[in-house]
Amino acid sequence: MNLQSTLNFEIQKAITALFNQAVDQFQLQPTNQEFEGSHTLVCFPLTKVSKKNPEETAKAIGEYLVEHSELVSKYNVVKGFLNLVITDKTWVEVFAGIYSNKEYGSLPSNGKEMMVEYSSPNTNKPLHLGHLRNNFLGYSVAEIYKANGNKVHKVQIINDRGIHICKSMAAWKLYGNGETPQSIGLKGDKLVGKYYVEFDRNYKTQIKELVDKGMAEAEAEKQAPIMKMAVDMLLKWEAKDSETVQLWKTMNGWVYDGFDVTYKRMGVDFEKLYYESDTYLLGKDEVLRGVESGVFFKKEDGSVWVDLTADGLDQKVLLRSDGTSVYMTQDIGTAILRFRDFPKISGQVYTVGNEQEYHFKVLFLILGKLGYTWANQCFHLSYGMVDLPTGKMKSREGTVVDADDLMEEMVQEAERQTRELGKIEDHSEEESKKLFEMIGLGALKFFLLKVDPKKRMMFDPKESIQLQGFTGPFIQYTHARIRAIIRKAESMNIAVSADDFKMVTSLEPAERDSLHLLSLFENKLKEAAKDYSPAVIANYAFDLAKQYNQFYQNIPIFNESDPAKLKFRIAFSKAIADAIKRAMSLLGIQVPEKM
RNA sequence: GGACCCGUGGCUUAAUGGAUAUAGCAUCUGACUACGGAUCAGAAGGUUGGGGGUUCGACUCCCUCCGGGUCCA
Repeated sequence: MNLQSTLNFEIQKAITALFNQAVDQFQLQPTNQEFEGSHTLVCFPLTKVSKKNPEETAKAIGEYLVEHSELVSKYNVVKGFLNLVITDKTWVEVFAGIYSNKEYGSLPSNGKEMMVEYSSPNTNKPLHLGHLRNNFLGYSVAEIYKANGNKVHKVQIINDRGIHICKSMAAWKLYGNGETPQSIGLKGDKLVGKYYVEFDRNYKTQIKELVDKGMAEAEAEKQAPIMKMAVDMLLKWEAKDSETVQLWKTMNGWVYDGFDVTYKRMGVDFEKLYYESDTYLLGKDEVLRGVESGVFFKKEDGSVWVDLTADGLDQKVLLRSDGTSVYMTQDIGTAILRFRDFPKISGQVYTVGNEQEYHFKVLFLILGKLGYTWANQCFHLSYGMVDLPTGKMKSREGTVVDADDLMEEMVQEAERQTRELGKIEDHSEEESKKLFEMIGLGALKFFLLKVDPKKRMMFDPKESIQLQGFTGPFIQYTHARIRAIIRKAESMNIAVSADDFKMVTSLEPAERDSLHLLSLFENKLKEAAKDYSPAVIANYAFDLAKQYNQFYQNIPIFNESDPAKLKFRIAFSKAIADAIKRAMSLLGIQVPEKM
């Protein structure tokens, strides 16, 4: 039985019976700690229907529910708030449903499909802290949508062409001496990134030399030999010059090998990869079609524009006067391509930093103008920058935090901490390694996901890995402790079946609170999907852990003499542990049996 | 010039227009015959950046100003 929907239904019935009028929307919210009850009906908005003041309205509904509903045992009214007390019998039934539902924490298929794009790096440098937030967010939102019953396609578009990679190529050609990832034992993405930096260094030197000789700075930036070489390479690449294309393929290949290692450790995956080199020419036809149909217009110089002033934005160029496209053009083409590749998707989510908010606003408006009805089902999952306690992270200032390095540091810190705790002596070396990985990555992911995505945030490595507080490791630790209790029950040969605890007729307050929390999983799933926010799930996982600690501390499980209650409490512990595990998996975080 | 995002106790953070604004860290006071106490119980800490407005009710919506960040031209 689903408590929320049943209760909604009963309230619906009560209102209809009392006031001869159906109300389709009303607010049911969790009751404040200080009052008795678990569910609270906000009665202020109902006064229009009831023709009574809020308190009388609440009283009437409460009276009716206690009399007519099996669910409600008591009620109290504070101002216009009707607090409902659910019977213990109902709670036990609710729990029986949760306990027997192996899929608890995921909703049945709704037949919908959607696409989530995330990661989408450039291939000229390694992934950094910002990418971590991006990847974890995208992955988690995809998992949350899956749990809501959607079929989800995870994709990314790799920006594998353009001047940036040509810079790395030029520098490698000049100074690389044939280095390969194998020859110097460096991860491929790191090697290519190294030459990107090398380019920049030499470029700056060359500019300075030219300026010293009396050239204007802007001119020097164009005339620096290494820049000319990179630009030349880009032109050659576009002309499909075989030597250039070969070098491009080789160096990108190194990067992909490196990225694969990073993605694997992050624990993220993709169903399909799109490459900008395949898509950068798309969209032109669409734009020209738009000119014909009159949604775009041509200026005298031949360039094509869209006028968005009616939408509160500016005019935006889509094709330059020489006929070449801009980013927007290829994004139009790529979006359409994806809906052709996956005809059943109803929309797509773009996980991209908030500096691109304007871009996506424009993109979605244009797609709508071109007549694509799915345009309003596209969502820019925008997120803010990640700062470190030491200061801003910007590559230009040289304080960029490498994703691989950070993950490694977190895992090492997890190892140090866990060994100190000294509860894993019986683990094999391999098990221990897995555990450190789980904790280190769990700390990182949880910290990056617990904050509202659109907020700029500060990542504090020290705080993130604390075993106490609002952290991943705290939840992992709680989970491990619950599992220890379940192991103990097993060793005592206490077997639990769903029928046993149906004989339980009364509950402790801490049990009711925990059951209430447990019953909210579906609501949280829907809320998280609606807001595209893993933070909802992170908060929920934390609440579950905290709630269990309270329960555990106040109710001695194995001292219970009533066998039905004992079994109920063990089953209940297991259900909480499973819910924690499930919630954490939606964040891409694993939880250990022991730690 | 135009647009968007953020501003909540010392720090980090929550709140579909609803009750005395949620938690965590740090600080202080209690509880260890503990089933994994890195836990639990409690205290202290706030004009939700300022000022107006809408509403029975505003952290939330509208206007304006201030501060931080970003984008477009």
